[in-house]
Amino acid sequence: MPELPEVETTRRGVAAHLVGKRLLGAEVRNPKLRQPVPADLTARLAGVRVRAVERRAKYLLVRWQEDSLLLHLGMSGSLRIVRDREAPGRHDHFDLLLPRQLRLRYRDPRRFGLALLAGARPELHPLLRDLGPEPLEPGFSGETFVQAFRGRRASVKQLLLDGGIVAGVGNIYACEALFLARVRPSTPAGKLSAARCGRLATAVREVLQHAVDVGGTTLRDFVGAEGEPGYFQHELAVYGRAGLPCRACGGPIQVKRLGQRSTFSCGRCQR
DNA sequence: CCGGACGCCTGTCGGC
DNA sequence: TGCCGACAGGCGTCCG
Repeated sequence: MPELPEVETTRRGVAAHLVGKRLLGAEVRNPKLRQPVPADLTARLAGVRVRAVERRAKYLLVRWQEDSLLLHLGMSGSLRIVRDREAPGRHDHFDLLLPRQLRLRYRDPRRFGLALLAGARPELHPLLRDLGPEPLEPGFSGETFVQAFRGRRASVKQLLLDGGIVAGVGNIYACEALFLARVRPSTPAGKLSAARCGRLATAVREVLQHAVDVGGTTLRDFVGAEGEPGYFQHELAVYGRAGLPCRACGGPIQVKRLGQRSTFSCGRCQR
């Protein structure tokens, strides 16, 4: 579910309620996520003052002086600010307790997500250590792709999904960026010219920035921290549009499997 | 090192 | 109506 724009939308909504506040603890109802939620989560969180809520790739980091909480939303996760009295649903696995009878509620039906304590320097955590550059930060450019794609025979689509090359791009935005850049998803990455790498980097940045600006993509269940849906689904050019006319040339949008993921593209616009 | 397949888990949808 | 398979926004692991 959540890719960079959805996680960033969540981060902004969550940060407004957490930064500078003291946490009162946690209530864990089901610790079974990708890895078990730490059994001592309440003890570790109680009384700490949150300094920042950051995002790295699709991870969220709640940071305080001595430690940090690393959160991932998996395929189906969301975080919402709710009132104490609001009853949790079947898939609301834990809450962080906030002042003023508020809670940060973690929901994840498929439980592919994650909540781990990651220390005072979470950037050194194994899950974060080897990530590629943030596409919306300086330090990411066509040169990133030129170097990462060199000698690689895998498709450019598959490498776009590799967080070690560029952070935060998932299936939706990989398809959309390739369309914007007019690059065929199945092209072996190593065969892309520097010019096309440049176009692709620009497209990645543009599509992600635009999606952040409109609150992400809501296909079925994504909502931001205040429960609001995103709007980027109305602007998808190819993702989920198999058989529909390309918005640029009118030709049919195709869907193929590439690395076990559905890949949408326009056979005429993308070469 | 690289690329491909698989599994984790629940929900939904389409076809029969 | 019910059943069954395919598929879904991610990602770590295993194998050749």
